Amino acid sequence: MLTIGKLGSSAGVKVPTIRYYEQIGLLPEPDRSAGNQRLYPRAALDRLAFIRHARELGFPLDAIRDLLSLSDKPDQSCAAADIIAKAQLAATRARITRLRALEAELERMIDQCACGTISDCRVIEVLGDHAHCAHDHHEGEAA
Amino acid sequence: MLTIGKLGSSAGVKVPTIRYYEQIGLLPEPDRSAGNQRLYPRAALDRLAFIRHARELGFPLDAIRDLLSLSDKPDQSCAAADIIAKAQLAATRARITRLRALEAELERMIDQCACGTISDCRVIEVLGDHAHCAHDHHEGEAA
DNA sequence: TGTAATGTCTCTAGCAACTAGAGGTTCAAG
DNA sequence: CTTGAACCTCTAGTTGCTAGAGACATTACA
Repeated sequence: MLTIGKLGSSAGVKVPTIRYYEQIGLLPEPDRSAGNQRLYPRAALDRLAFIRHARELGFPLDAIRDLLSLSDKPDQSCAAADIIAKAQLAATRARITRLRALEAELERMIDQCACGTISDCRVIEVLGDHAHCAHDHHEGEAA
Repeated sequence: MLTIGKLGSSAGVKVPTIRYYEQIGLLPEPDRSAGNQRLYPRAALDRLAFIRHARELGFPLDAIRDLLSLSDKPDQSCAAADIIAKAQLAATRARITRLRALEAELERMIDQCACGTISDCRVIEVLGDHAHCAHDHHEGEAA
């Protein structure tokens, strides 16, 4: 059995994050020691590693919840898992496309900055006037 | 003079967002009508458009706050604005790099999924075992 | 056996950047 | 003059955690 600290360091997840996952129902409530400390079986490590890995791949917790419930039913079709993964891929690609447009515009803006005074600054000017943009970049990916 | 609704639709910013910007000190408190409604001068439109545009380019509000205070001092050097923009460019590029690695891994994962049952599902399997990854993708950009 | 240093517990509050809703007032049109 | 849209303030929710307070548990070492 693992304490929460061991579990966290083994899985590469911080202790408060584990408690948070428990709180939102992503991890089951573990048994407790005589002194009320959480004690995890080995299997919890797999589940937590799964979550961590999926998070690193950008899956939102809701999607991970779905994937976990799928992985608990090994005999069902994995079509649902495929759909979730594909949605995540599409979202990732959309984000990349958008970020590349932003990158191009930032580059343009910075290249044009002669670094004189604010009043001639292209950075400030471009930001102030959307008409300077080469691309459209409406609706917000943002940060 | 513009009402908050006119201002919002002209700048492409939602009304509650404008109030939020005021609350956090990004927009000055405007005068009010006899009936306590906000009335904005034309200049507020420029300022709000500036904010919106910078947000679209992924600048965090703190950076925008700095840029706005710079743009209020037209005689100073624009080196500071340049630094902020360059930091934003670097952050954008880092995010792109990371997302491309994620994209590649998601593609690989999905390609390998034969869409049988969950127990043979590569999506689930890859998520469960970090050792399957082609790349490292530690520390979290995530979604 | 004592004690000191971790580790753990619960709880609350905070971060970005908004968004949504309740419950009420004011304004513009017909 | 009434209806309906737009406005007001306030609180709370979103996502995915992180930080801190104050108290208890466990472990290591002397």
